[in-house]
Amino acid sequence: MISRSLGQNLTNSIVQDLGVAIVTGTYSDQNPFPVEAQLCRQYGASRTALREAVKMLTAKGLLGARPRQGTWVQPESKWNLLDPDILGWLLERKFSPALLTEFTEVRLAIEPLAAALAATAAGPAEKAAVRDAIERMRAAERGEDDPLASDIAFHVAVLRASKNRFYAQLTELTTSALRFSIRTTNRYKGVKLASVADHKRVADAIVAGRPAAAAEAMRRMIQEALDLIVSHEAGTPARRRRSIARRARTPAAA
Amino acid sequence: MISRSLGQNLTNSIVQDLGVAIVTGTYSDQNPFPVEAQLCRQYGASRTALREAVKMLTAKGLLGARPRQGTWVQPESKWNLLDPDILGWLLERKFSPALLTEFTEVRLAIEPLAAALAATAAGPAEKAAVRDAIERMRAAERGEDDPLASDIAFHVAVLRASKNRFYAQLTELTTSALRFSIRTTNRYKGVKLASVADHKRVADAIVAGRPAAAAEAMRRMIQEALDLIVSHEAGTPARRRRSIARRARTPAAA
DNA sequence: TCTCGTATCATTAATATGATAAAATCCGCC
DNA sequence: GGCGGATTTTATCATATTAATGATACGAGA
Repeated sequence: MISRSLGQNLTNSIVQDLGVAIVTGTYSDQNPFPVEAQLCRQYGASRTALREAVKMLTAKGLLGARPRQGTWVQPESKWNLLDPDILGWLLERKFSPALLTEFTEVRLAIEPLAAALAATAAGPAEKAAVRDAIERMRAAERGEDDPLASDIAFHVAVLRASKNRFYAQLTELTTSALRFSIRTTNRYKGVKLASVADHKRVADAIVAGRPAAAAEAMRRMIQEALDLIVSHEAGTPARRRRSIARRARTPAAA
Repeated sequence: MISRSLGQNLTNSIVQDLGVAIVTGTYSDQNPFPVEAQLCRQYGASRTALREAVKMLTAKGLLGARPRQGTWVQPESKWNLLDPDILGWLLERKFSPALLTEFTEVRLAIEPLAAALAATAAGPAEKAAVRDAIERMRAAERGEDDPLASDIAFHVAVLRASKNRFYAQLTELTTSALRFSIRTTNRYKGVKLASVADHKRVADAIVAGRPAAAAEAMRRMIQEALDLIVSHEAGTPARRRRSIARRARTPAAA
């Protein structure tokens, strides 16, 4: 049985539950993915509901199935990491500095260019949204709004303003990542909250239609966040390569 | 009925068929998505098979369903554009210069950084893969290998060499896009095939461990491809903004 | 006796069918 | 105009049949 209040319907609840179990590494050679009938018993659900859940996870690349062979967890390389559900499950249920680092590298690639595109492509409405987000951040500084929510609103506004549909897809992912990233970095000592001044520099450049300035300001902000994450990956094997990766960006913009 | 030989099993065939129909805009207010029973008749399939197909499309964000309300096509903003299936359906079945442009903008953001990361993070095996791809491109120049396949192999090798799992996810997407992009650009007059020299510059920088050079060389290549696409978007409303977008990148690297 | 191919069988997902439940809208009644 | 049942449609359940696939046993030939 499963607490069905979570998502909404039974199938979705099973999807959530199995999805989390899979990405957190519950199943392996020692503990192979159960066969259909077994899962039905486990969840107290009918085969219909269960199979539909399995199909949804299959569509996201997490599972595979064949007669006589049963259902199995696909190798991680086949997972749709950019699926909002999967990334959410990973970030929320299986903390890994490496994953956060890698996703931030995605943001480091995308968001500066998004800011540049926004500076040329954004209409009045989109620019207003960016400005509004800055206002919210200011309000948050005065304790009149939520700092996290306003920070997220800013990045989402920029991504949307880029008018690139793929970038816009990252809003949900970025929301997850930011929400989680902040929660993590807040545990680090000496971390100040997002600086309104830094964000405003991006916003001003976008509104003024200065793509290069917008890109560079955004790049610096995210690079800073990435450095912060990397600097706390202490002891992780990946550390050295990350700090080199950082250096790699600098000359291209110098 | 549906020709089942396509994918493999009935459910997958229905997924493909419905998926293509949806992304190509078959359904609208005038032609709403049919109800379950109707689709069953249409495909001559059981409700089980059909419902599982619908669930898979729901998992990709294409469909939504509720009792008494039926099944409907979600607004495009909810589609998982980064799902390999969906992007494939879009690029192959619904050509749109705008979409190709937007995806190339994603590549323009990601691949240079991927090249930079590869220059510092790639191991011997990954570097060898990059070199091998260059060799294949050379062979293709002599007519001894497939130009398209070797070009794809190069970009895939770099993405993998970056050791960033999200970048690696783009391999399948890039494969689709390249395969399609080439097919398209080959129709343009005066288009030369991918230059081995340009690609080799990237490869050399990666092998030599020079991230900035790798990034810059890659950026130029993709920018060139983007320019090519944009320059042939003649008459499209998006044209002006794209050419500005191109300009936007230049100062950041100047 | 060994080897190879073939037939049989067992397991498991795939598909089909029909019935019941729950949700949401619509319609008519008060 | 609000309330309650009727209706439509998906959601879930239960059971049966089919198909795919791997394992095993069998048998023919060398």
